[in-house]
Formats: sequence, C-alpha cells, structure tokens
Amino acid sequence: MRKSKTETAETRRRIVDLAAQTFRSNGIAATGVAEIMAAAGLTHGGFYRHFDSKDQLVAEACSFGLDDMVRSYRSASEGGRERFVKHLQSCLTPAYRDDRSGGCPLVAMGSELVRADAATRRGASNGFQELIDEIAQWLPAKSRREARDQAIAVLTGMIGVVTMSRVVDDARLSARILRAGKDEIGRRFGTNPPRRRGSVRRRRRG
Amino acid sequence: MRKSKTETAETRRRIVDLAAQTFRSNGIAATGVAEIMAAAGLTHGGFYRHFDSKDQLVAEACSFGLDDMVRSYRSASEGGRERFVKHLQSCLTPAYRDDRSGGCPLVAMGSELVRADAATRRGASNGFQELIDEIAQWLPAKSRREARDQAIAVLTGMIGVVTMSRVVDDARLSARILRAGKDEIGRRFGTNPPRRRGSVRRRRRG
DNA sequence: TGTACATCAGTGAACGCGCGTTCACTGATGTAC
DNA sequence: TGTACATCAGTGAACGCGCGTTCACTGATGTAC
Repeated sequence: MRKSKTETAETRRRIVDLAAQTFRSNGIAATGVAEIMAAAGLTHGGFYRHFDSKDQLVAEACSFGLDDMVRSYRSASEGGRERFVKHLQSCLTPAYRDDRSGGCPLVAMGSELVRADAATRRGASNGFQELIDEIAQWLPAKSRREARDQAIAVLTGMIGVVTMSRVVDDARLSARILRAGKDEIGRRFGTNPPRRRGSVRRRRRG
Repeated sequence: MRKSKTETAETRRRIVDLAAQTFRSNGIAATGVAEIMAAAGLTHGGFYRHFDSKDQLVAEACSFGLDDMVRSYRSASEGGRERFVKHLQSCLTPAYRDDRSGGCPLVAMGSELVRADAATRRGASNGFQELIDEIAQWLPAKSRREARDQAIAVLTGMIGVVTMSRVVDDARLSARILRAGKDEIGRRFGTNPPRRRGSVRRRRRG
C-alpha cells in the first residue's frame, strides 16, 4: 500500500488543509484526529506516518491558515490602497462571518490559541505580525512605529468584530457589529463616507 | 448527607463560580465536569442534583461571568466619565491579561462561544448588549444609535486586543498590543494624550 | 533494463484513559401530624 | 414540641463512548546491484 513520494506529500498537504478547516469550524479540542483523517478519506491509524502528534498538526494547520490570510492580504495590496481597504472590509461581511471553515484562524480559534503549545503560538504570532505589516503600509501615520500601532488596533478590532458577530444570537445585532467594524475601517483609512470612485491615495510620510 | 436549602443554594452558586473560572482559564471543551466538582470539594456524581447537563452549567457560568463584568462597568460608571474610561483601560493591562481565570468570558471563551448552545449564546448576547449600553452612555455622539455603534467598536476592539495579547508569544509585542488598545480608548474618549491632571474634555461637534 | 529486497503509506484492531451521564445507596434535612 | 417518614444532596461505582496513540500487518514504491 505504500504511496509514491509525490502522493505522500500531497496527502500530507491535504490533511493539513482539512485540519485547518475542521479546527476552524469545530474548534481544536472538539476535533479528533480520526475526524480529520476520515475527511481526507483515510483511517486514523495512518496519521502518525505524517505527524508526531495532534499538537503538531494544530501548529501546522494554524500556520497554513494564516499563510492563506497573508497571501490574500498581499494579493490585495498589489491592487493598491483602495483595493486593500476593500479587501479588509470584505472580511467584515455576513458572507465572511458565515464561512466558518474558512477565514482567519485567529478569529476562529482565538481563545483556544491562548492555550495552545509553543509551536502553535509561534506560528500565530508570526502570522499576526505579517498581517500587521501588510496593514501598516497603507495607514497614514507620522512614523513607521505609529503606523504599526494603528495597524494593531485595526487587526485586533477586526478579530473582535468577526468573533462577536458570530457569537451573538441576534441577526440584527450581528449585522450591526459588522457594519460598525466596516465603518471603523473606512474612518481609519479615510475612505469613509464613500466618495466617488478614484478617491485620494495618501502615502505615509517619514 | 442531605444539606440544608441554604447550603444547597450556596453550593450551587460556588459550582457556577468555579466553573466560570475554570472554563475561562482552560476552555469549555477542555474542562470536565469532574474537574469543576473536584475544585468545589465534591465528587462528580452530585453534579446532576444541581444541573441538567454540562451545557446548562456552561450557559450559567458564562452569564455569571458576564454579570460580574456588567457590575464592574456599572460601578465604574458611578464614579463618572473619567473613572469609567480608566476602568476600561484597566482591562487592557498586563495584570488583566495574565488573570486568565478572571475577566471577560467573551475574551476567554470567545471562539468557543461561537459554537455554544442556544442558551449560552443568548446569555453572551445579553451580556454583550449590556456592556455596550454601559460604554455608549459615555461616548460623545450625534445620536444614541451612533454612540452605540461606537461602543460596539470599542468593546469588540477590547476583546480582540486582550485575546491577541494572550495569544502572541512575544512579551514585547503583547505589551505593545495592550498599549495600542489603551491609546485607542483614550483617543476615542478624548482623554489622550494624558495632559496634566484635570485634562481637557473635548466634545464632538454637531 | 531486470531482479531482489528494504522501505514505508495506509489499515484496522487494540491500548489506557477520561469524558458526560446514570444509579443504588447513605444519612441529614424538611415536613406532616 | 416530639415523632415518623419522605425528601434529596452528595458518594462512588458503573455505563457506553470517543479520545490520542501504538502496533502488527499488507503490499506498492524506491533502491541497490
């Protein structure tokens, strides 16, 4: 039953991907190794051919999910400031809120990451910093430091907004939380209220 | 072995209190009924004399923790605006961050509450709204509605800030996240930067 | 290129363990008279 | 107020179950010659 090297690598990647999805939608502690393997069309016994432990998979799944986020931010950045702000705001929509298996691991597993092992928190920290850098470059501020501080406020704000929009059991309130978050982004980047297209692009000085 | 009515009520209250602490520090899924009962100096068998299920305890523990938060906000409110802002900012300190068994359930169990049962999410939503009301009354805004939207941004921001300050494994970054959050509160309430005591209170125009 | 053999991805049974929940039992409390 | 009995808070063993992890086994792949 041995598989070729490429097949093995592909299987491993698929397990990490499915784990990232399952951990995000059901939580880390509530998701079993067997459940993930079954999602990959495998039995649980083979798990340890690929990973040392569930914790190792958690760490890789978290980093994998964050890499996806970073990639999407970078890709949006390439479209310029306005495109980037739009992308940020697209993370504060009902569609994003309702896609629980996708999106940001920091939102979906936030309170569980607090208690995760060293490797997982390392990956989470790195991902967080990369997202901060991506956001900071588009924020008008006196200094690089100030831009980063503002970026921290933006990202933590988004994390809190999406988390609470999911927690709350009242649809109207949930929508309002998202809207408040979106407006907040607009205000901060100076694209609020939405003026006509082709709006000003300011660049940080210093 | 039967206990008096008052003893029984007191025991129940103690179980809920300890559950609130344990769920916050270790997470909901990762905490067993037996662990909580042991913390209360009891064996797990007696649990079902007080509660129908673990889920019921989760709901009560979450509401209990949020009631505590609401009480502390109200108490701070009685000291006036400046006192209230100070109180909000005290939630964005290393001491608060490091007290994992205390503090806000929305922070400590956020991503798990998303998947909690109806009663728990009901309680979480109510607590969230009460906190919003408390914050909104101190925010200068054109309308009640606008004040509430700003309050939503403030509270979700705080939730994201404390969560990430706990997730991140770099002490410097963690402190910086807290500081950014604190400054953000100051800016929003117009008490930033800290001028000499008796600082200016600005009111939004319009 | 063909052959012989080591490697190892995946299977499925089994490990010890802790989970949420149930239950027969104990004995102090609450209640009816 | 005193007595008889029902109630029920708490105990500790037991329930079925799923967890993370291990292991003997299978058979295709990779490798050495």
